Amino acid sequence: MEEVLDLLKEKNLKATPQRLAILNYLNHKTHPTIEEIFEEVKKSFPSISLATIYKNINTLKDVGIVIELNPGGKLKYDINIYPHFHGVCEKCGNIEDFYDEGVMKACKEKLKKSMNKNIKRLSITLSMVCDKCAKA
Amino acid sequence: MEEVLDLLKEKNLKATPQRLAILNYLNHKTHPTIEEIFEEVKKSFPSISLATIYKNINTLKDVGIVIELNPGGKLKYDINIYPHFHGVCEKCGNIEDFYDEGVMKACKEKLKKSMNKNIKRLSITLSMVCDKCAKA
DNA sequence: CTATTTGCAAACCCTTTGCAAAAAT
DNA sequence: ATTTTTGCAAAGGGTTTGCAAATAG
Repeated sequence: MEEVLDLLKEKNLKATPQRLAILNYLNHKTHPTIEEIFEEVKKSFPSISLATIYKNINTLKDVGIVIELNPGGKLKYDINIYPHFHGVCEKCGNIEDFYDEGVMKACKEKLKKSMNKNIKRLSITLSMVCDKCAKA
Repeated sequence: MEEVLDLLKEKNLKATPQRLAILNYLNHKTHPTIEEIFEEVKKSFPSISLATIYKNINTLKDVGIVIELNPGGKLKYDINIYPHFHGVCEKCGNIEDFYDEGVMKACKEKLKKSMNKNIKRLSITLSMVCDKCAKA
């Protein structure tokens, strides 16, 4: 949690309990929707408002701490710390993270050469069939 | 335009003039928003309704002819025919297409090996600074 | 002490829906 | 002849905004 405080300070954002609760939830549950974040954080902050969730997600998005995923259907949110790519199951819609720094780096290199420009952030999303749905 | 008719027939979609106008616009102007499609197609079909644009984009999305892009801000739409990746300018927000079948294939292979699953569709988006903004 | 953040309620989109008429195959 | 699509208007839902009070630094 120490890192989070530093990260917020670095971006000049105040470490309010509500904000920390949102970040903490994002660290445990991957890719929740706004509604899911709201429902969860409300357990520890019964008085929290939906508007506060929106405002926080937007500011965290603006500074790059959080990224927005559009898998079709509702938008989902993800803490943007380690380089990874996303697999969206075309049956159930769930998103799975794949961490592979080597592959991400290799793709980045190839893309960079192809387009002849610097790449600031790289987002790779693919559709697949997840293991659970493959069995069914 | 012949190809489009075949494509629609293949997906069991009727070739209405409104639908063709939308597809035609998507072939000329890349990555318009819903509103832009509406304003443009209205020029040739003054009586067209926003609901018709939405319904068409949704059905075209469902069958895979059109893809949805979420560059931050409003959603944008793109005809999904040739394998390409998207660069979003972090200054002006414009989206640029990069066609490179070789690079797309190479990335797909690497990702596939890394995750050990079949990839149905692959979407690569990156943020960059476009040439226009780089000069300014 | 100052700047940011919260929470409430209202406003404000954007998007979808139902339905009857029109059009496509 | 059958099925899809259109266009309208209304409903719906998600997201943002303004503002005063509370809180963080």
